[in-house]
Amino acid sequence: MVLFDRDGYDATTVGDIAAALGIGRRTVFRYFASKADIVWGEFDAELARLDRHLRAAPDGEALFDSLRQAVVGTNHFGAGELGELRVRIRLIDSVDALVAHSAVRYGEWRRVVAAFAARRLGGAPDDLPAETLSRAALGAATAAFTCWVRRGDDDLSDDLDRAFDLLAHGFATTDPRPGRSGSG
Amino acid sequence: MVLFDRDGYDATTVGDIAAALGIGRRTVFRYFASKADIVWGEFDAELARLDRHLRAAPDGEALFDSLRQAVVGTNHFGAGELGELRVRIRLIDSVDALVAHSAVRYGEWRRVVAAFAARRLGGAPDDLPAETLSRAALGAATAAFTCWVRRGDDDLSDDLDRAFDLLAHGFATTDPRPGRSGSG
DNA sequence: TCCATTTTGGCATCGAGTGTTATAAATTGG
DNA sequence: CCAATTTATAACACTCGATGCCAAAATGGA
Repeated sequence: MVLFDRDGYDATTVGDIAAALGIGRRTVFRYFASKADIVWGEFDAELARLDRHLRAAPDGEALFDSLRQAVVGTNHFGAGELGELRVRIRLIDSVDALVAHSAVRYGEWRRVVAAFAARRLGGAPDDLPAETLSRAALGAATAAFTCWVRRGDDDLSDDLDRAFDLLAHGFATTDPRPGRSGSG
Repeated sequence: MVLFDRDGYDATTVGDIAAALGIGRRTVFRYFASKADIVWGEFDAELARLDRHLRAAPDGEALFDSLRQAVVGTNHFGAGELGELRVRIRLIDSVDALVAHSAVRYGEWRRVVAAFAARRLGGAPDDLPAETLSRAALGAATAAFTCWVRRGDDDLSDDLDRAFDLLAHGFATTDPRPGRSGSG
């Protein structure tokens, strides 16, 4: 939304938006479940795409490779969408109300990933392995998005790949002092 | 809060709480910044403890070992506190309003961890490595808490350790088919 | 054109959160 | 022990997001 970007999210009331669109305030809440969801756009569709990617992944492929490819694959955006995406993400992780709401949306994302992990690992989606994997993957993805937005014009896929690499190799070896491997 | 547990978070208004405490509604908001913060208790103090742990970690210790020990170390609770803690965590990740608010609080947690990672890794706290590590660590910690609450009476430290192990070793090897290591 | 169905949006209400302000309580000073 | 000052309390009014209710407007047939 242009108004959010220009005047700030908190300063823009739902009434303002309704007025700008020439519709009733009440009608805004018919199209969007909440003020925050205006910023999130068609996240449901993206979730469905992620789910489709994960279900389509070849069974022989390693779990984490499938996941990374699904996440990177569902986040290819055309040049025309990038500007809007930047505004959205910047809002989502700078405005408190949106940071808060994001947890609910990201929870849906995690459920899709956890369900996939459970199918592959054999356990339940809410067992520790699937739960940890989905949450860590979410962390990697959001880290990539955040960093991408912060520094001007790099490649989003690149950041996603680098973040997922960190997860793939494990943090026991993430250390400036080479040679150590986590048995101190 | 006992009222939240008994009547539900949403069904309990701040007015109800004020009445139950025999104080004014406005006064509740002097003690707590928001309704959600009533559930979070003295999270600031826990953050400070985490920060102290991380700053006290020996410099020779591997980054991830320090982190795990700080997280596990700041989450040892006496038997008397466990019941209350369970209620809080169950509320925090089942009630939407609290899930939402948790993102803001967890953001503060992440900043502490990212600052530590940046000190060790040499980069900035908002560079991709520190950002990814802090978010993944948060994911592991919350996964452990969630699983611990879900299944009755296991050891929390145990769950934390298992979740951090998953992160430490990396997810490339997290696969039911042994022998694969993520190059497929 | 008339009727039925859906969409819209006005109105009222609830609850969280905040600024203002009067009052009660505690503290300080004489 | 009382007066003056400061601080904690809470009543009041208000904003804004969100929701229920219902009447008016648009849509779509027959």
